[in-house]
Amino acid sequence: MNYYRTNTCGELRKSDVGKEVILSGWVHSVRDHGGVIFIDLRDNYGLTQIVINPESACYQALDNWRVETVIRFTGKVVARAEGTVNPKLTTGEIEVAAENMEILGEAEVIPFQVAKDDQAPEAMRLKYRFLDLRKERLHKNIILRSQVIAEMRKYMTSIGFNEFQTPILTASSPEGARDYLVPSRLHPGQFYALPQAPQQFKQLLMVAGFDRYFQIAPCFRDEDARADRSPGEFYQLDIEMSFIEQDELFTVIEGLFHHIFGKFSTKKFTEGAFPRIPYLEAMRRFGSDKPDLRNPLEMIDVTENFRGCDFKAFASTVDNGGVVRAIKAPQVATKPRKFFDDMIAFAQENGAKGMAYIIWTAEGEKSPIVKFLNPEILASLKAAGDIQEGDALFFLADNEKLVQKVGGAVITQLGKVLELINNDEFKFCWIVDFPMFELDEETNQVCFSHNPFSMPQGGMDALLNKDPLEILAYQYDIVCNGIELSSGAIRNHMPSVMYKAFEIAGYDRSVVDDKFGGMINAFKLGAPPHGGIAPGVDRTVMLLADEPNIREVIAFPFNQQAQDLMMNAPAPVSLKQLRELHLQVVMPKKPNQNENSEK
RNA sequence: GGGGGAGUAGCUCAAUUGGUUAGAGUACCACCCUGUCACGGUGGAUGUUGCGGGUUCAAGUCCCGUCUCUCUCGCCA
Repeated sequence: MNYYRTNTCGELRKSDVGKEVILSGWVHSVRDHGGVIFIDLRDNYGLTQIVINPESACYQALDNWRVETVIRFTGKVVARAEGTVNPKLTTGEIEVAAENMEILGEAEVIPFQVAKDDQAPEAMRLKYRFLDLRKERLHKNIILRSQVIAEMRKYMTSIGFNEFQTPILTASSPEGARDYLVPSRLHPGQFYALPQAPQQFKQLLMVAGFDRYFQIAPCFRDEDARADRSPGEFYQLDIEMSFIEQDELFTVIEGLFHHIFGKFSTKKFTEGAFPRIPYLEAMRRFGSDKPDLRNPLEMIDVTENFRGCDFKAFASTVDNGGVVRAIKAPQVATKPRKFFDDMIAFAQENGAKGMAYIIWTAEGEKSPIVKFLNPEILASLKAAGDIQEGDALFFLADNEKLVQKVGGAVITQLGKVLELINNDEFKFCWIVDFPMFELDEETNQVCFSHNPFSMPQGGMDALLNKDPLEILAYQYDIVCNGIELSSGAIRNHMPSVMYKAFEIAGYDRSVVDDKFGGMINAFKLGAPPHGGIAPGVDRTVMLLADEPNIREVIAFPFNQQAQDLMMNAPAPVSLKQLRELHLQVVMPKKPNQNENSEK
C-alpha cells in the first residue's frame, strides 16, 4: 500500500463510507471551531473535507501549521449528516474523520492567497509561479493545455502524419525575427541560433520523402511581447505536407480545428469550411489582416458618393486619389454627444485628421456635415450603409493606408463600446492571397512582403510577365476571433523560381546560395511540391480557456521584458564561462542593472 | 525605441480643494467558539506612500527626473 495515499482528494464518494483511507495534499483552508476543526485538503484532483474531532489523536498536533502546508492524514470516510452536505464539492457527500496526521512539507506564510480570489500583481505571481499554479484557474489551464497537445498529437497521427524532432541548436537565419544566439565553445567567434521555427528542417523532411510531418515545436524569437505573444519562446503545431494544393491543406486544418474546438469547448464555432478572405479585401473591409468576425462592423466604400460634393474636405480628398469609407454604428441615435466626440478623439489619436458622422433619426439626418450634402448624396449613403432609423455612419477620408489603419481601430473600438461582440462563439477565417512583394517605403524598392519561400501564384510565368506588386503568393493566415493562429504557405520548391523571386527583391543569386544553401541545394536534387502551416499552441489554448493573456496558459512564462522572475533568468555568468566561450561583455553606456559578476 | 495606464501594510484597495497620528478587508500573531465549507467573535502587530529632487507653513496628493510592472505602436520572413 502506498504510504502517502490510498485515494486522491477528488475521489471519495458516498459508496466509500466506512473505508480507512490515507490522503495527502495541501491545506486549502481551515475552519477551527474551538472543538471540531475542518480542513479542506487539496491535490491535483480536488478537495476533500477532513474533520478533526477533539478526541482524535491528531487534535493536539494541530499547532503551528499554515495553509498550503502539505499534510498526510489517515482516517475513516464518513457520510456527512443531512444539511451538512456541500453540493459545490464533488466529494461533498463525505468527509474524512482524521485519526492521524503527519506534516510532509511545511509552508511558511505565503506571499499571496491561493484559496481565495485575490489578484496578486503579475510580477509576484511570476516570481512564485509554483504557488500561482496551485490556483484552480491556472491549474485547469495547464491541464487543458496538456490535453489539447495530447489530442493534437492523436489527431495528426490518426490522419497519417508522423511526428519528427528537429534541432534546437541550429544556424542563424538572415530573414525574419531577431535570433537568440548560442556561442560555440569549439569554434571561437561562431554561434548557433535557436530556431525561430523549424521551417527549413520541415521542408527538408519533405524533400527527404516523409510526406506528412508534424511537431509540437518550440520556437524562439527575440521580439517584444504582446498580450497574445509571449516573448522569447512559444510552441506551434508545426505541419508540412507534400503533393498538396492550398485547398487540400485548408481541409486538413479545418478538420483539426473542428476536432479540437469541438472536444475542448462548448462554444459555437465556425462549421464546415472557414470563410476565405483575400488579404486586400480584408484590409479594405476590416482594416486588418486578422479581423474579428464576431464583430459585425466593416468599412463600406463611399468614395464615389462624395466625389464632387460640396463638403470640400472630402471632395478634395477624393480628387487627390484618396478614399472615403463609412462604418455603421447601429442604434446610437440616443447616445449622448460625448459618445460621438469620444469616437472622433479616438480616431484622431490613431492618426486621422478627423472623423465625420451622420445620424439617421425620426426627425431626419443629424450631422455637422449634413448642410453640405444634397438629398441624393444622403439617400445614397443611407442605401450604402443599409441604414435603419437610429443608426449612424462614421466617415473617414484620407489615403487608403491611413483609412484602413484608423478604420480598423474604430471598428474594434465600436465593437467594444457598443458590446457587439458575442463572446460565446469562435469565428474562424482564412486570409488568403497575400501579395508576394511590396514597396519598401524608405528605399522605394520592391521587397518580399511576407515569406520569401512562398510559391508565387502563376509561378515563373508571373515572375517574368507581371508587375511584381500585382503578384500574389500561395500564402495564408488562419484567424480566430481576431487572433492570428498561424501563417502558412505553399512553398516555392523550384530553384529557378526561387532565384527569380529573390532577384526581383534585389538579391543576387550568390546571396541565395550563401544564405539558403542548405535548402536550395536540396531543391536541386528532386523536391516535391509541398506546403504547410504552424498554428500556435499557446494561442489556441488561450482561446479555448477564454483567457485574455497568453501567460495564463503557459506554466512558466517570461514577463514582458523576457525575464523569468522565478529562475532569475537571464543572469550574468562567470568570467570562467565567458572565457571558455571566447566572449567578452561590452556593457551599454547607460549604467544598467545587469553588471557582470566578478567570479 | 515611441505612446497610454499603474505603483500606498505580505496581498486587494481607501484617504474631499494639498491640512492633525495614512485607514479598511484579507493574510499574520494571541485568545474564545463542536458542523463549518470565503465559518464566526475579541484583541494585537504590520508602512522609507517605488526611488531621488523640487514647490509649500504643510505633499500619498502638485511639479521635474528616475525605476518597475502592464497595455500598445514599431518589431514579429
